[in-house]
Amino acid sequence: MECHSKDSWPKRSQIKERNACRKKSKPWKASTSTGVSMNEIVTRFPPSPTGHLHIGGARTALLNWLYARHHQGKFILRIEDTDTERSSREMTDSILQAMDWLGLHWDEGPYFQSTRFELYHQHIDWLLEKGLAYYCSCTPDEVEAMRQKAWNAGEKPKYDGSCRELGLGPGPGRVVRLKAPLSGQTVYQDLIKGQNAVDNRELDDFVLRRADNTPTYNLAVVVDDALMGINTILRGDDHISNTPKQVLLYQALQFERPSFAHVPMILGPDKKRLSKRHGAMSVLEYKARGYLPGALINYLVRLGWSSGDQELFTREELIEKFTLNSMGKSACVFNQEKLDWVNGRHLKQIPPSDLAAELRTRLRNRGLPGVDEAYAEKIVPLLQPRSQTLEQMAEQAVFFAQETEDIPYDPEMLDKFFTTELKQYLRDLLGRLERLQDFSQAAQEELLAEFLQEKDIKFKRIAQPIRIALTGKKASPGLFETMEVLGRDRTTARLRRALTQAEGSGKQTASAST
RNA sequence: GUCCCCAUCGUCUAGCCCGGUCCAGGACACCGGCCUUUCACGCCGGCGACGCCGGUUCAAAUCCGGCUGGGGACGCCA
Repeated sequence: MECHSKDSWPKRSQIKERNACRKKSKPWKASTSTGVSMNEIVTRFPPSPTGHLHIGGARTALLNWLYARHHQGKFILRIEDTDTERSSREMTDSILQAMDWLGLHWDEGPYFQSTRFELYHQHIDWLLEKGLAYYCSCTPDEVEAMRQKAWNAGEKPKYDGSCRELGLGPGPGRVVRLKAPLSGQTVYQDLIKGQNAVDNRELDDFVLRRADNTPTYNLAVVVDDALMGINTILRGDDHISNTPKQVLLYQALQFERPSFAHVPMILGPDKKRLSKRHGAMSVLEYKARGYLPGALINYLVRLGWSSGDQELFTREELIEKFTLNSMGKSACVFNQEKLDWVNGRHLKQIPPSDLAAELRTRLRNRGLPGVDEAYAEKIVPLLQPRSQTLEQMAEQAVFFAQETEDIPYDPEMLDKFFTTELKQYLRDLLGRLERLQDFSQAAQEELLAEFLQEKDIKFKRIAQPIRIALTGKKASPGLFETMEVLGRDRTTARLRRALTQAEGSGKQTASAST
């Protein structure tokens, strides 16, 4: 407790001052922390650094961010690393990196729970002092037996309260449990699901402090959320059954209760909770695969949320339109195809100059370094309509980047398209292209039209052979735009080489067919 | 097993709160067509859903109940 005064415990009334004090001594982000209004919405995203930021977590973060932004509130990032065994610095970095890439910038934090243990202990001690919590000496095995017993009796598995009235003091192997109410109901209002009430008999005296002297999740979240002034807890509905416990803690600690909003979860195609089994679920993996942050956000927000019939949104539109009223209640299935489509649509909207660097990097990763900025910028617009991801774009840009002698020609294709007659045409055309003054699309088209008329053939006949010569593939962007971007040198060199290759491999077939 | 949450096309959803305008609208995917130098893009069209049973009502996707189905939680994980 950085700024805590010596006298131990915290009257609730001191909390405001404590917060004020924190702000002074730790100006995480001084600019936004000032001039805060009383009703300001404060949300948070509390990832546990035990893995990469995955799709599900990203959506939770996104929703919290959007909600805060929409209401001009504050979005706090808190790293829940109380599980020192499974938490790691690498994962923390990875999560921050993913958040940053998605553009989900936080106003405060990141706070680390591992640096706040003393705070949690003060609150636990206070509960102990007030008789709202107690020491328990039951071993994990004994508790397990109690659960088993309850299960067998057709009841909800829970701790039976053996130590509740024993008045035990601290000791090795002892945990601290909350003295939860034995009857009545715990009721709370959910911004999305409406009112929820749970019979207190369903709840048990859950652990607040473990035998190893570390605080548990439920205790730490409540203390942090309350002290950080978080007033809107927006999270996955897998937390619904935790909520009554936390409400109990808010009450016991005399904290003001926040609003809860439980959003439906994202399911895999098998309708099971999203997990590693479902493939690449890490946000950074999507980045690597060529998805755009704006598109991912667009897709993610549409999972459970909608605004009329609109499918595509800019970041600004989302901030403007996002409300919890239009949030659905039921779980939804993650659909890769739709994401691809959304990504494709976003991709087409981006100015080519913004994509050029990305394309160059991805080409370089494929061992094709020979594409400069200007060339890349010309390639991009040809590929934008044909790509759903940046990787697809790079994939299709390969022939632009390859050296002429590296363009692979499939002998079968050469045989099929480079007949003797066609070769004659192509040789003729090659000469004309070499002499063409202005190597622009328009000039090429004009030249071609003349040529076709002269030879009295249809464009269809020579289009595919040319395409194969230039790209090595049977699918590519339009011929003229491709030639213009490739430039005269590459275009003519490739035609020449294809002709030569066809001479070698296609000979027999060509002569045989004549 | 117990508790909680949820329920419109294969998927994401609009409509449901404030019953009639819904023989249910949009999007992805799929199928067909148009455009066309290939592949895409784009455009047009098609396929396709109110889980079931009761109740309330002149009238129910919309309100109520039950059932079924799906999901989640039941940790000294978060």
